[in-house]
Amino acid sequence: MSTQSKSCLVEKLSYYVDLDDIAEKHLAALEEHERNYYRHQEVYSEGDELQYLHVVKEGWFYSYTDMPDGRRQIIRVLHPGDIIGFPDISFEEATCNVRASEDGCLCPFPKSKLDVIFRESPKLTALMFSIANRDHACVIDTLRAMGRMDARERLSYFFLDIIARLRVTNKAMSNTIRMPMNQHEIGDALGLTHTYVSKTIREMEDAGLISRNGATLTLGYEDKLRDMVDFSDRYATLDTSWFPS
Amino acid sequence: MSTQSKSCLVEKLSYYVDLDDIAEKHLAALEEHERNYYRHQEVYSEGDELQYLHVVKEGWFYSYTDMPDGRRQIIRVLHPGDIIGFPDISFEEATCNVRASEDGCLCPFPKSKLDVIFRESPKLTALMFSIANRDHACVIDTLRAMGRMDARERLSYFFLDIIARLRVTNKAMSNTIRMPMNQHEIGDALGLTHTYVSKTIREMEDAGLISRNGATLTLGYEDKLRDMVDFSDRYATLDTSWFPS
DNA sequence: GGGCTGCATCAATCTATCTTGAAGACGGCG
DNA sequence: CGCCGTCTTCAAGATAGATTGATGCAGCCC
Repeated sequence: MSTQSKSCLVEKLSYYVDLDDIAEKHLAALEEHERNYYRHQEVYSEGDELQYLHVVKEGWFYSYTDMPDGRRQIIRVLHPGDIIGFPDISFEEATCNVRASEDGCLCPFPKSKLDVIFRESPKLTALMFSIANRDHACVIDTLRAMGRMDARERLSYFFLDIIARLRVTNKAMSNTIRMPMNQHEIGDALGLTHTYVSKTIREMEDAGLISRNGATLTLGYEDKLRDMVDFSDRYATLDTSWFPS
Repeated sequence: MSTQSKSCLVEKLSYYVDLDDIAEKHLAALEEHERNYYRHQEVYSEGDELQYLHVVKEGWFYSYTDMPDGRRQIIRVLHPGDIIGFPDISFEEATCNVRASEDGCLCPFPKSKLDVIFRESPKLTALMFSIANRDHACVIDTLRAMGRMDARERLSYFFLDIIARLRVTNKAMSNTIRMPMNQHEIGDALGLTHTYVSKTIREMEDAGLISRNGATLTLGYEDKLRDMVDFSDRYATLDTSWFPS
């Protein structure tokens, strides 16, 4: 149980808004149960009857969809403190698969716990609403990348996005990240083949834009990369001005 | 004012759940004001300070983003009864542009009207939450199409999506739709060039998959097209089982 | 009627990315 | 230590889709 130290969820949300005791109590209820997953383990699959959302407690996960012929699209990488499943909430069945990118831990909670929040805490409701729609905006950014960017730009966007997300809970973070996804997975996230990911990353490294050290990746000129893809940080701030008090 | 006949918004939402008088009153408040737009007119632009959402009252609109070098990505086509702006709600500034695809009419309402709904109607809150996240799931479907489908599949997906949406308010609709977007816009929605859209549509027509008549488009073998892209209808049903009563 | 503009179409060329196959690098494990 | 699976890299050839520029058609305005 996660009572001794603050949970990642509370940490992440309190970055945006002050959480009172009642709100923290509601959030703690979302993390009552937990379950461990090992690298590449499936959490749930498209078409599964699904009445749960999940809070990521530890490790990286990702959501993805498959096409009948085996093509795969990774939709979103999920980090500790993220909530998994908002886009699925409108349906009885899961619309995508979720898998552990590395060993990790999730806290499942039923949709009906949101109902309690909706009835008892308008402020937390507004926050949940904002987080879900912020994630929506991030998927739109990915869509833009996939539709109109070439391979180098997509990779830059991908790395910038991840680093911006990790900074929410670790403001002091440098421009070096641990990268627990292989090139096949990165390709599936960006609509590229793993061979082309390999080639492009190598070229970016040769150009001095990034450097690697094992599973660790460092962005060389973050400003230059940001300009290249016209990057907007969707994580640094949230408009809470209209929230109920 | 839209008091004599039911508004598109109410019509669309009551497709999913019974709306009581209080809910209808809240929804009517979202459509108090209205403004007309002509074809290709900009509603708002990326970076604009934006405290409003909009209900589409009449006509097709679309949201899109531009890259500095002129590349453009259309994110989503919006029809009467749709709510524009959920993905922007978390930010003070608009994250995308919105434009009229043809002459039409919008009803702007401030974010703070959601706040009222959050405080007074948990049921309508859950519905808004579901609609916003349903739209999120639809953008994910588009992402899948852009990442892993070829041109013909993307076009099939695009047409199937539109027809499924229109069926929510018009169940009797055949497989013929009016298509008020030109091929350049369709290309921007699907990450293709307008010349390639033209070529591919022509080939699909020659193959008997679709047929055209002016600005009207008919899907030949809807089942075949659905199989080709593994299509899921996100509009026909919504899971309301967990809603507060 | 004549000219303009927007739109769809066609064709020739070009290129980014895919496909396939094979070879290193690396770590884990018997 | 040596084997084996996973991951990355390299190379050669194939192709889907981009690019550019020209043509035709329709509606619209003068």
